[in-house]
Amino acid sequence: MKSDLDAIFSALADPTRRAILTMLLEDDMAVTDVAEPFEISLAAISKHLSILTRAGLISQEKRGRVKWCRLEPEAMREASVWMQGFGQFDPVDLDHFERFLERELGG
Amino acid sequence: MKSDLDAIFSALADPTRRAILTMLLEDDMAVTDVAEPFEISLAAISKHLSILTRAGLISQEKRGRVKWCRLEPEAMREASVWMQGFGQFDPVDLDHFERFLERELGG
DNA sequence: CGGATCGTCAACCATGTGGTTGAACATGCG
DNA sequence: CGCATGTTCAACCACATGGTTGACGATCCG
Repeated sequence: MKSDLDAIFSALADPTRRAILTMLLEDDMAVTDVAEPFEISLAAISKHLSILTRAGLISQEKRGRVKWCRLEPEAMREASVWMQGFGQFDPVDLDHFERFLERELGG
Repeated sequence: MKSDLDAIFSALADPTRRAILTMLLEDDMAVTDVAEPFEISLAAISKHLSILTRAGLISQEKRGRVKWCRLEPEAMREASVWMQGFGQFDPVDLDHFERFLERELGG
């Protein structure tokens, strides 16, 4: 009995994958463009993307020879609700969020 | 540059550990009592608890020969805020939460 | 067609994780 | 003291993960 939460939380546990999701907040991207800022191989990025896809956090669609990646934020809902059950955290404190983004990306 | 989010999300990625956190919502518990409902060894539970402690999700305090475990829900705040930045999810929908709990525990 | 670009696959390696068992340590109790 | 209880440690095992490289399939373009 394996919960979706397993896949979602373990997908989110990797900083490269979180950074990819953050990039996809801006816009859909091709696999090659997703890989560009990272120093690891394209194959490694491809694996990360398939883990994110299995978790439902992104979707991928091939158009021509380019495969486009799109963020699927709804997939985070279940996990987000689970976490909120523990803390009654401030909903959507975007100031906080931006600071965390900076720490993640600029670190 | 390893974020706290790494530790928190990967701690949450294991169903045994999520179940432990859920149990601790009720009340603080001794290690032996935490272990009781699971079919794995006490040593395995002890490892899970130290992972949760490293992530800051629980604290442990030894009183006598008994080590008490307490939920530290504030540790989830950073991760929760991070996730909410992606979705603007309903804050604290407790009905949802209880259904997810049932699915997790009763599964 | 032929070459360049986009992306995945397969094999491999190092490391981490979740589990086990058995020994050890620490503390409370008769 | 001596034994039972509570918890961790150490060694080990099987398997997953994140990375590599090289070959490959697919698509566009000249």
